[in-house]
Amino acid sequence: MIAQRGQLNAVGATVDQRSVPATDQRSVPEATVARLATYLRALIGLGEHGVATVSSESLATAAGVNSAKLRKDLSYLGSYGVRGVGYDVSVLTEQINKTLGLHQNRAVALIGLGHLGQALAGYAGFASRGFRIAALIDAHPALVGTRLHGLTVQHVDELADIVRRESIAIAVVAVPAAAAQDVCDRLVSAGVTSILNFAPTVLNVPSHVDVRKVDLAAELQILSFHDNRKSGRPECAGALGAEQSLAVPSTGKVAVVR
Amino acid sequence: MIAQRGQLNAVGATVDQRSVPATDQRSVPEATVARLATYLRALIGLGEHGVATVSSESLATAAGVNSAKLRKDLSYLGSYGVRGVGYDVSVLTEQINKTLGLHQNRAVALIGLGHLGQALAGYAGFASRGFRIAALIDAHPALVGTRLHGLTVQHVDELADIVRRESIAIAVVAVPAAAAQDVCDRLVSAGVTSILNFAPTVLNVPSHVDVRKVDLAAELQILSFHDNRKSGRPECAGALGAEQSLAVPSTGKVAVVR
DNA sequence: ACGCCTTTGTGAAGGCATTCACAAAATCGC
DNA sequence: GCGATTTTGTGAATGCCTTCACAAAGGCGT
Repeated sequence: MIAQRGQLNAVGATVDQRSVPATDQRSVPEATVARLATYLRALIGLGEHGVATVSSESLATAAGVNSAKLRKDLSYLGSYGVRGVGYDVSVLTEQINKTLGLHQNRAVALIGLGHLGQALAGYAGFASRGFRIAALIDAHPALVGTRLHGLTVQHVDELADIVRRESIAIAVVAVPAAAAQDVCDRLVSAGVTSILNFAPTVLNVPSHVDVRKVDLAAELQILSFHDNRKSGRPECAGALGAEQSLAVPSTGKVAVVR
Repeated sequence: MIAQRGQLNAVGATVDQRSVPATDQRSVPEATVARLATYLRALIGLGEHGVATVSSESLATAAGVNSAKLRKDLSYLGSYGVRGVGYDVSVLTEQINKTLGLHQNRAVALIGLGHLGQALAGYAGFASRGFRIAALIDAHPALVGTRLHGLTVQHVDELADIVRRESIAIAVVAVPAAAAQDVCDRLVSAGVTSILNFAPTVLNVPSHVDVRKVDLAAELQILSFHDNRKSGRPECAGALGAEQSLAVPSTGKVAVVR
C-alpha cells in the first residue's frame, strides 16, 4: 500500500531517474524512521562543514549507531551509496528529507502556552528542521490576544477554523493533562492527523490519527530505573524494606557491562 | 506505538548473586521499563479516584496498551495480582515505584536555562513524580545568581561541587547543541551516571553512563513521515480537504495535487 | 463444599529489529 | 587492463518483543 509519491518538489526536478522503488515508504520499518531524523541531523552538520562524501562508518559514528544498522536503514530508501566511496552528503540529505516529507515547511499548531508551550513556541529547532509554527492557541483569556514570537495567541474555540485556514496536519499539545483529551478531540475533528503530546496522559484517537508522546517525567523514571540498578544493592532503604535487608554485599559486586 | 527507544548504552546484564526473586530488576526488558512509567501514572490516577482494585484489562485500557502486554510486563516484577480479581492498586503502585527506584525523591540537576530550561525548571510534573530539581546551572553571566522557581542559578564551573554536595546522579541537559558535549563531559567526570539530553546532538559517554535523548524536532519529523504517507493514500475518508490525491491504481502510484 | 465464573501468569508462536558476514561494485595505482 | 582495496547492500542468523491462547488460581453463590 501507499505507493511512491510523485513529488512536485520545487528545487530542481530531481525526480527519480531511477525506475526502482525510490523512496518506497511502504516498507520503511518504524525503528528506521525514528533514526532517519538523527541521520538527517548528522548529514546537515557534515554538509555545513563542507563534507561532500561520507562512509557508512563515519556517518554511523556521527549518529551514534553502528554502521550495519545505518546501511540497512538507508537501504530501505533505495540505493544511494557508491561502493568503495560512500554516500554523497547532499544527495542523501535530500533523499531523507523527501522520505520524511520535509520538502516543504510543514505548518504546525501549538496548543497550550504555559511554561512549556511558550518555550516550544520559541524553539528555533523547529523552524530549522522543517516546521513552521503557524498558530498559537490557548484557552486562558489573559493569554489570548497577546503576541508571542511573532504570532498572536488565539482562542481554542477558533481551533477548527485555524486548522482549516492554515492547512494544518500536525499539532503539538502542551496543555495540562486534564484538558488534553478535550483539545485532542477538537483537533481530530478539525482534521489534524498527527499529534505530538506533551501532556502526561493517554490520548484516545481514531486509528487514522497518529500520536507521539513526550513524557518528561517518564524519561527520568526510566533513567532512575537503570540508575537504581547500577548503584547496586541499596534499594528500598525505608518504607517497605523487609525482604531486602539480606542483600549480599560481601563481593561488593557492581553492575558489570560488556 | 512508535515508542521511543533508548540510545546505545545497552546497560548489560548484571552479575548474579541472586536469591531474591522479588523485584528482580535484572531481567526487566527495556521495553517494559519504558511502559512501567505509564502504568504508574495510570495507577496513581485510579488511586486518586478511590479505585482499590483493577483488572489487567482496565488498567491496560487506561495505559493505552493491550492487556496481554500489560500482564506480561507486570509479571517481570513478580506476581502481584489475584486471579479472578485483579491487582490491588496501592500494592502495584508501590511495587512499580520500588522497581523504578522512586522510593525517595531523586535529586536532579538542570543545566541550561534558556527557554526550554526555564520551562523545565518550573515543570510541576517532575516534583509530583519522584524528582526534585536540586540545582539550576548555566554559563551565562546574566543568569548566574538570579533566582528561578526557588533556586539560585549557579555557574557551570561549580558543577562538580554541586553534583557531589547534592549527591546528584541524574542530570537534565538543556543547553545549545554546541555546548552539550562539553557539559556532558563535565557531568560525567563529576560522577553523574544518567543524563536526559534535550540538545539535538549525540552525546558520547562511557559505558557506565546512561543517556536518553528527547529530540523535539525529530518527533515532529517522525510524525511528518507518517503524515506524508497517509496523505498519499485516501484510506479513511479524511474530510479535511486541503489536498486532493489522484490515485493511479494500475501502477499503484499516487500523485498529489495541491 | 462444590461448581461456576473471572482473571491472572506464562509457555509457545510469530513478527520485528539488529547484527553478522560476505559477495558485488566501484575506484585507484600501476 | 587488472588486481588490490575499499565500502556498499543484503541474505541469513540471532535475539527481543508482542501476541495468542489456555491452564491454573482464586473468589462467590448456593
